[in-house]
Amino acid sequence: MNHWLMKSEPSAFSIDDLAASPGKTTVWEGIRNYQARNLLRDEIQVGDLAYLYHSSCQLPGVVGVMEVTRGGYADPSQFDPASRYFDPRSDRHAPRWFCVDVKLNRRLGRVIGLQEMRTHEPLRDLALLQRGNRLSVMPVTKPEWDFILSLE
DNA sequence: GCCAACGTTGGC
DNA sequence: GCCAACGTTGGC
Repeated sequence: MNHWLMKSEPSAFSIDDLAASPGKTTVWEGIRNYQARNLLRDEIQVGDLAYLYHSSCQLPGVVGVMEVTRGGYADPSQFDPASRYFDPRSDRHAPRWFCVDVKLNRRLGRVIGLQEMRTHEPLRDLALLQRGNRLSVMPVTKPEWDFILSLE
Protein backbone atom coordinates (compact mmCIF):
# COMPACT_ATOMS: atom_id res chain seq x y z
CA MET A 1 0.00 0.00 0.00
CA ASN A 2 1.24 3.48 -0.86
CA HIS A 3 0.63 6.88 0.66
CA TRP A 4 -0.16 10.16 -1.05
CA LEU A 5 -1.04 13.78 -0.49
CA MET A 6 -3.70 15.46 -2.58
CA LYS A 7 -4.26 19.19 -2.65
CA SER A 8 -7.53 20.99 -2.95
CA GLU A 9 -8.57 24.55 -2.49
CA PRO A 10 -11.29 24.39 0.17
CA SER A 11 -13.24 27.06 -1.69
CA ALA A 12 -13.58 24.52 -4.51
CA PHE A 13 -13.66 21.26 -2.56
CA SER A 14 -12.99 20.82 1.14
CA ILE A 15 -12.96 18.33 3.97
CA ASP A 16 -16.42 19.62 4.85
CA ASP A 17 -17.69 18.50 1.48
CA LEU A 18 -16.21 15.05 2.09
CA ALA A 19 -17.59 14.86 5.60
CA ALA A 20 -21.04 15.99 4.49
CA SER A 21 -21.70 12.57 2.98
CA PRO A 22 -20.03 9.89 5.10
CA GLY A 23 -19.05 6.74 3.29
CA LYS A 24 -19.77 8.29 -0.08
CA THR A 25 -17.26 7.96 -2.88
CA THR A 26 -15.94 11.10 -4.53
CA VAL A 27 -14.37 11.33 -7.97
CA TRP A 28 -11.00 13.08 -7.63
CA GLU A 29 -11.28 14.77 -11.00
CA GLY A 30 -9.88 17.73 -12.83
CA ILE A 31 -6.16 17.09 -12.37
CA ARG A 32 -4.55 18.64 -15.46
CA ASN A 33 -0.86 18.19 -14.91
CA TYR A 34 1.06 15.40 -16.62
CA GLN A 35 3.21 14.42 -13.67
CA ALA A 36 0.18 14.12 -11.41
CA ARG A 37 -1.69 12.38 -14.23
CA ASN A 38 0.98 9.69 -14.37
CA LEU A 39 0.58 9.01 -10.66
CA LEU A 40 -3.20 8.79 -10.98
CA ARG A 41 -2.96 6.51 -14.00
CA ASP A 42 -0.10 4.24 -13.00
CA GLU A 43 0.60 4.31 -9.31
CA ILE A 44 -2.40 5.03 -7.13
CA GLN A 45 -4.33 1.89 -6.24
CA VAL A 46 -7.38 0.76 -4.34
CA GLY A 47 -6.63 0.73 -0.62
CA ASP A 48 -3.97 3.42 -0.77
CA LEU A 49 -4.29 6.24 1.73
CA ALA A 50 -4.02 9.94 0.91
CA TYR A 51 -3.82 13.04 3.04
CA LEU A 52 -6.21 15.79 2.03
CA TYR A 53 -4.34 19.10 1.99
CA HIS A 54 -6.08 22.45 1.92
CA SER A 55 -4.24 25.00 -0.22
CA SER A 56 -4.75 28.69 -0.94
CA CYS A 57 -6.60 29.36 2.29
CA GLN A 58 -6.14 30.95 5.69
CA LEU A 59 -4.36 27.95 7.20
CA PRO A 60 -2.86 25.71 4.50
CA GLY A 61 -2.26 22.20 5.79
CA VAL A 62 -3.27 18.57 6.13
CA VAL A 63 -6.85 18.18 7.28
CA GLY A 64 -7.85 14.57 6.80
CA VAL A 65 -7.19 11.04 5.60
CA MET A 66 -8.81 9.64 2.49
CA GLU A 67 -8.87 6.11 1.15
CA VAL A 68 -8.68 5.26 -2.54
CA THR A 69 -11.72 3.21 -3.54
CA ARG A 70 -10.99 2.97 -7.26
CA GLY A 71 -7.67 3.14 -9.10
CA GLY A 72 -6.87 5.26 -12.14
CA TYR A 73 -9.49 5.51 -14.87
CA ALA A 74 -10.27 8.03 -17.59
CA ASP A 75 -11.47 11.29 -16.02
CA PRO A 76 -15.04 11.72 -17.37
CA SER A 77 -14.89 15.50 -17.02
CA GLN A 78 -12.44 15.82 -19.91
CA PHE A 79 -15.22 14.71 -22.28
CA ASP A 80 -17.95 16.88 -20.79
CA PRO A 81 -18.31 20.21 -22.60
CA ALA A 82 -20.27 21.54 -19.66
CA SER A 83 -17.43 20.84 -17.24
CA ARG A 84 -14.81 23.40 -16.33
CA TYR A 85 -12.32 20.58 -16.85
CA PHE A 86 -13.42 19.86 -20.41
CA ASP A 87 -10.49 19.24 -22.76
CA PRO A 88 -11.49 19.36 -26.44
CA ARG A 89 -8.13 17.88 -27.42
CA SER A 90 -8.67 14.67 -25.48
CA ASP A 91 -9.65 11.55 -27.40
CA ARG A 92 -12.06 8.98 -25.93
CA HIS A 93 -9.94 6.22 -27.36
CA ALA A 94 -6.75 7.64 -25.88
CA PRO A 95 -7.79 9.61 -22.82
CA ARG A 96 -5.38 12.30 -21.78
CA TRP A 97 -6.46 12.70 -18.14
CA PHE A 98 -7.10 10.24 -15.35
CA CYS A 99 -8.84 10.30 -12.00
CA VAL A 100 -9.36 8.06 -8.98
CA ASP A 101 -12.21 7.63 -6.52
CA VAL A 102 -11.72 8.41 -2.85
CA LYS A 103 -13.75 8.42 0.34
CA LEU A 104 -13.11 10.08 3.66
CA ASN A 105 -11.40 7.83 6.15
CA ARG A 106 -11.30 10.40 8.92
CA ARG A 107 -10.91 14.08 9.62
CA LEU A 108 -7.84 15.01 11.67
CA GLY A 109 -8.43 16.52 15.09
CA ARG A 110 -6.70 19.69 13.96
CA VAL A 111 -5.03 21.15 10.89
CA ILE A 112 -1.39 20.12 10.56
CA GLY A 113 -0.19 23.41 9.10
CA LEU A 114 2.30 23.95 6.31
CA GLN A 115 4.57 26.13 8.44
CA GLU A 116 4.43 23.66 11.29
CA MET A 117 5.48 20.83 9.01
CA ARG A 118 8.42 22.91 7.81
CA THR A 119 9.85 22.98 11.32
CA HIS A 120 10.19 19.21 11.65
CA GLU A 121 13.42 17.51 10.60
CA PRO A 122 11.73 14.16 9.73
CA LEU A 123 9.73 16.01 7.07
CA ARG A 124 12.77 17.66 5.47
CA ASP A 125 12.34 15.65 2.26
CA LEU A 126 8.54 15.76 2.12
CA ALA A 127 7.67 16.49 -1.51
CA LEU A 128 5.13 19.12 -0.44
CA LEU A 129 7.84 21.18 1.21
CA GLN A 130 10.30 21.26 -1.68
CA ARG A 131 10.96 24.55 -3.37
CA GLY A 132 8.55 25.51 -6.12
CA ASN A 133 6.47 22.37 -5.77
CA ARG A 134 3.15 22.75 -7.52
CA LEU A 135 2.07 19.14 -7.89
CA SER A 136 -1.49 18.55 -6.76
CA VAL A 137 -0.90 14.84 -6.18
CA MET A 138 2.36 13.68 -4.66
CA PRO A 139 3.85 10.71 -2.86
CA VAL A 140 4.38 10.54 0.89
CA THR A 141 6.75 7.95 2.36
CA LYS A 142 5.54 5.69 5.17
CA PRO A 143 7.83 7.35 7.75
CA GLU A 144 6.62 10.79 6.65
CA TRP A 145 3.03 9.61 6.79
CA ASP A 146 3.43 8.25 10.31
CA PHE A 147 5.27 11.34 11.50
CA ILE A 148 2.55 13.68 10.27
CA LEU A 149 -0.05 11.53 12.02
CA SER A 150 1.99 11.72 15.23
CA LEU A 151 1.65 15.50 15.17
CA GLU A 152 -2.09 15.32 15.51
C1' DG B 1 -3.61 41.57 -4.73
C1' DC B 2 1.33 40.52 -5.34
C1' DC B 3 4.71 37.77 -7.18
C1' DA B 4 7.95 33.67 -7.49
C1' DA B 5 8.17 29.47 -9.62
C1' DC B 6 6.63 26.62 -12.53
C1' DG B 7 4.36 24.30 -16.87
C1' DT B 8 2.59 24.99 -21.52
C1' DT B 9 2.27 26.99 -26.01
C1' DG B 10 3.70 28.32 -30.36
C1' DG B 11 6.73 30.93 -33.61
C1' DC B 12 10.89 30.25 -35.74
C1' DG C 1 14.72 21.97 -30.50
C1' DC C 2 15.00 26.65 -28.56
C1' DC C 3 12.99 30.07 -25.92
C1' DA C 4 9.91 34.11 -25.10
C1' DA C 5 5.35 34.89 -23.83
C1' DC C 6 1.72 33.53 -21.34
C1' DG C 7 -1.17 31.11 -17.86
C1' DT C 8 -1.49 28.83 -13.37
C1' DT C 9 -0.46 27.68 -8.62
C1' DG C 10 -0.28 28.91 -4.10
C1' DG C 11 1.97 31.23 -0.10
C1' DC C 12 1.90 35.52 1.85
